[in-house]
Amino acid sequence: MDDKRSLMINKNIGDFESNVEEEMDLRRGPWTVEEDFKLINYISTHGEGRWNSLSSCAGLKRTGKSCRLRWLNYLRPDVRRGNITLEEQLLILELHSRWGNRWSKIAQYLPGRTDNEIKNYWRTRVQKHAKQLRCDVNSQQFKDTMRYLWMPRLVERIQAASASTSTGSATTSSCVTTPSDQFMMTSYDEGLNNNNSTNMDHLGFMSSPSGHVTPETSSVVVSPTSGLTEYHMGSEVGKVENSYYNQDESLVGPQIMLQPQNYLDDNGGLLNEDLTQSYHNWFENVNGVLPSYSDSFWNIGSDEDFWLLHQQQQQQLVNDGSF
DNA sequence: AAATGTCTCAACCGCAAATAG
DNA sequence: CCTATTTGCGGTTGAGACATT
Repeated sequence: MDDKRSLMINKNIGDFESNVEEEMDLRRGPWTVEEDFKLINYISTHGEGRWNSLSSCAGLKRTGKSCRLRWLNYLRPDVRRGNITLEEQLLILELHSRWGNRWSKIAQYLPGRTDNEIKNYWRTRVQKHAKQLRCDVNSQQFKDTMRYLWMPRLVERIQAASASTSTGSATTSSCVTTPSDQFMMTSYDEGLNNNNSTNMDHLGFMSSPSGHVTPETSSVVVSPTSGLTEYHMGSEVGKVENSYYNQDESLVGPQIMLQPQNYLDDNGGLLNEDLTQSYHNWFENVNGVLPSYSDSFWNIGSDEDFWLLHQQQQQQLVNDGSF
């Protein structure tokens, strides 16, 4: 992905240079490295907001909307990249079942994830399963499938992962990034309040002491840090463990640790119970009527496999009166 | 190896709400 | 209040990567 991104950036360096005659017009399309620099440097000095004037003051030929989007979805320091973790998947499914396509609201409870990313996840992964089931993503059938099959299975996998980590294994289900995808992870507070710290992994640059970004000051340095870092985003939403390296020294992104205070009641307030535990308890209850799912559920070979499995589970649930 | 299909995700669009003047 | 501008949101698109035939 980052290769694709860098290719796109490189391609656009050429576009940028060859389109000097168009500089008076507003630019559209993928952002160039130069544009990213301008935006990052300007925001590091002046802060964000007033996007239209920011765009012109920063010397960008972009709409304010485009600048805002680029910053929020890509350049700001606390943007978290990499695979959506199991915990995050569970949270997305849970929150979507409460709020529907309220992506920005859902994103508030996934530190570092953008509404765009969650929306993309939903469309590419979740809706794909609905398509495989040949049912509407909003249908009761699909909602039941999520609730009775998908989410319990996620809990099962989360527990399996945590069990393996608690027995001394260094494996983790959280976003494991490749060296090319590495980035400087700062806490949300640091990222928000200290504009000298910028995430520009994809550029291969980091901040100079002045907070300005220059190619000359660039190098990617990731300091291993231990301990938990509190994340605050409107309301307290989670703790992130800065686990930077696997045993094989590949870079590891932060782990969201589900905490009891992280969960929400139907009004969006925080619950005082551990969601993972409650799902676990609930799963234990229904597990009597649910056969233990093999990974075939998660690695469906064909539409027919998925449908057959699904039909079998549904029939068993109906027979047992669970619906 | 080439053609075709599928997936991913950054960026755009239109609209509505919020804010400024 | 009213109007203009800005901000934020959700839906959609399309380029490039990847997989399959």
